[in-house]
Amino acid sequence: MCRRIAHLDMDAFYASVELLRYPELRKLPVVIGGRSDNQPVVLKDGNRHFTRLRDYAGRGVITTATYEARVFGVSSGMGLMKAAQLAPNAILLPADFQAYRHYSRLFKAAVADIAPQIEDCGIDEIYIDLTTLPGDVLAIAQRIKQAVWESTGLSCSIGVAPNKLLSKICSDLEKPDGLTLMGLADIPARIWPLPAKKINGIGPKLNQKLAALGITTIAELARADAGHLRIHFGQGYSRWLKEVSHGVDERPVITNAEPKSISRETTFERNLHARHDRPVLSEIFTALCKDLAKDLQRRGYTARTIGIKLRYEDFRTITRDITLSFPAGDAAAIRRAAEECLRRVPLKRKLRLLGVRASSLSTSGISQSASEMRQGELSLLV
DNA sequence: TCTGGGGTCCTAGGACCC
DNA sequence: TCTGGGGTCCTAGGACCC
Repeated sequence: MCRRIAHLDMDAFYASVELLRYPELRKLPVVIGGRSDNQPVVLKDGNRHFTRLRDYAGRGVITTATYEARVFGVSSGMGLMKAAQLAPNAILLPADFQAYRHYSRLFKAAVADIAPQIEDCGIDEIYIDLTTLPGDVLAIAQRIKQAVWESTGLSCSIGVAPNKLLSKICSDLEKPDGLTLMGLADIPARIWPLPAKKINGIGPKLNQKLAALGITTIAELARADAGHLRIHFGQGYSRWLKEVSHGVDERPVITNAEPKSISRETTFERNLHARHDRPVLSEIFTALCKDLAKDLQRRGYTARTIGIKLRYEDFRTITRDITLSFPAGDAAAIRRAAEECLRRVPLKRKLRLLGVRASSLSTSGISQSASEMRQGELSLLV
């Protein structure tokens, strides 16, 4: 039986939420990112003064850019200092995750009213299984778009296809405010001409390896010799490449996923030395542990494995973790375990990032109500 | 002027047990 | 003294995604 899977992606989500708050920025290039101290300032005449990209100095990357800003060549993940060269006059706003989570809950609740089989994949996108829903798919997808708009004032793009792989590609084809339906028969015309990196799972590294073999489009991947791929990518990987190039993907829509790990990390404003900057480093370390413990407790989890993450000034990243005989939940226990990990790490070079991670999670029992709630409302929570 | 913060999944080696 | 597989757990790193 052919499934009907929708992928819904909010259009430039963070930036669009900001535009609800600051309508005067509509049609202007706006990027979200950087530290939270560059909030707009309200002037005496009641107008707001916004930070321009060219006025920003420091670390940070773009999390989202409006389509007007993307015209200048800036995109998510790009360093702000580099982006400032491309679009110096773009408006820069700090991220406000509380607001984004609020709108995330709103749009997911609106979708769930129409189609309850939802897989959460982050704050601004979901998969929806429409297979068992009666009625015309196009009409259902239009209703969903309308409901998202009415509940949030935000637009989204939806792709509907026989599986997650294709619906994900599909939702991107007519962005923003797109609605794209596709069947297996459309693969040669609509999927094969696309670059291989459009496939969810083919990132920069794999893409480069493929390019070195002369494979840049999905069509070329579909045509590639299976034995040749196996030599370069191994049995499992090459089989997966062949499958996705033909639009094959059997992954189910997961409606009740539990978290595998919870973490906190921070990049310092300037690089810090383990000995020389010990007091400030120690303070940050404690704060991360406390923050992590609070999150674990709020969500009703304890962790049997605690780990740390260090990034040196040369961007080399290492991790260490330790598995305890009893689950930990409070800040002190987390900090003790994390300190244990820290002892196994070379600290001669300066650091730019420190992180703490909890994994091997189990529901703590103390917050049983929280875990019961999760069963019912998971898809609505971010 | 380089490169955020939150995740998931996979691989691979070693320990340990049967 | 050498010889097995199979399974699970732990640890570290890396690719990838939003």
